[in-house]
Amino acid sequence: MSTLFVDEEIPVAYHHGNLREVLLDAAAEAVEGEGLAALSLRALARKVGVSHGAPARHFPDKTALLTALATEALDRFQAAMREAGEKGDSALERYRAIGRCYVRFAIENPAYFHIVGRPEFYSAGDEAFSRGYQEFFDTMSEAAAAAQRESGVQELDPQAFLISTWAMAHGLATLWLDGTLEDRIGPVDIEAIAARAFDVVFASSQSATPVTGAPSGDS
Amino acid sequence: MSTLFVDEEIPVAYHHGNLREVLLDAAAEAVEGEGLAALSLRALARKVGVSHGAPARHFPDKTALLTALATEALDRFQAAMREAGEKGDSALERYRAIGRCYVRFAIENPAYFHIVGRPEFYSAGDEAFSRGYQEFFDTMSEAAAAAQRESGVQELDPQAFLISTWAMAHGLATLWLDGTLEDRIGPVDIEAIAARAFDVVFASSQSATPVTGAPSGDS
DNA sequence: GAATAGTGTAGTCATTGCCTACATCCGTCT
DNA sequence: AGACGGATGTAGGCAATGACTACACTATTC
Repeated sequence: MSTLFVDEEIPVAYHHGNLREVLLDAAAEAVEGEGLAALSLRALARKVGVSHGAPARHFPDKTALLTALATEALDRFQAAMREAGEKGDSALERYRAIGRCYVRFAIENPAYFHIVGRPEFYSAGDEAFSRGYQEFFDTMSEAAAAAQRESGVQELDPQAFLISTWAMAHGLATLWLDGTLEDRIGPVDIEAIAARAFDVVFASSQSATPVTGAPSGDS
Repeated sequence: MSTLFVDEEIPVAYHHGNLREVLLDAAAEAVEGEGLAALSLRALARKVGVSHGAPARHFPDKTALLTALATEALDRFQAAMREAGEKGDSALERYRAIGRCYVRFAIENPAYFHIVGRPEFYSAGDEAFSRGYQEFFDTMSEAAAAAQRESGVQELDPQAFLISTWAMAHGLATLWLDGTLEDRIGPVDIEAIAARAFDVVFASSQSATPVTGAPSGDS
């Protein structure tokens, strides 16, 4: 009411339009900047320019927002891995590409990697999240099985093969994002080390392809 | 004053005596129970039976308390690894024992492993903490170098060898404590898988000792 | 154009970390 | 012994937060 020469050209829409998505993006940004522990719903609302109660219309509580963020993270992570796993002449090569992608995605999207690894902040039992994690896991799992079927690595049963390679990629990304590696060892080409580490794991069945340069770019 | 038949046999000393240590223990317990994110100084004070301001006498703020907790965690972690690294006929065997110990310690002391891996909650630059981390790192690093010197693993330069084995142990512990492995794969003998995974990494220079049973107990 | 569900606002409450003023205890010096 | 002072614990206050509630504005549908 009262259209009396209000000088706001832009009427600042009462309804935001796509607050939900904007909140998720802002949350990812904030997590990357100030860290997951410092994330505040009210600060998020201020950042986006809505009242402190507005987020509640889209997420019943903070945990729900973070669950949605974790789900989104997983979807993108999985998409990146699946794409990486399409290139390569052999199943082993494709699995290796997925491993490198795992580390690279984590480094390039620290907020996404962060949230997924901190189930105390979200509901890991959430249905959409679980479904996403299952797809994520299947992508890795199938590639691992194909690699092993094609070329051996007889020392490990399939489960142990998958878990140990997964763990190595996960550990590399984690220690890198911690700052632990840089603090203790100094600057390190983490992707090169990852590539070489995978070679060693695979070397027990195949002759390790000696990595001379920095194979950090495979895309 | 007023010793008028107060029926408190235990006078509830005004001075607690060793509040600092009790707080750290209670914090570790709370982290293991409710998680690091849910830790509250006031709840901690209530649990221990002091006023909400008392912890401030020992830790200027929450971060300081968690830094102390992380430092304690690291000391114990390092002691466990050093002890594990004393047994074994060869340097390779001793390093393998350290790797198994890494995973075992994390599983048995989830709160300690948790806090160290979450530098957003404490001051990684703290002097005592840094010193502790350096010792922790040196313990691993020296054992890795000895193992490699003694028996090869030529495919990897020493840095990559250390980082990739460390990452595998770290990743196994992390994924296990996440609940990720159990959620996706079901019950798993994580220590057996760890032992076999380490064998594979070492297999490129040495013939892998085939692990038949569950080598989860090496102490 | 009125009903109705969806979305944003504004105010309240308990809890939290941190700060300050005060109380109590303990060791030390005389 | 007794006074003093530093160390340690208490009590109350403050701003910020997550969650809740009552209300306002908008869009859609009949």
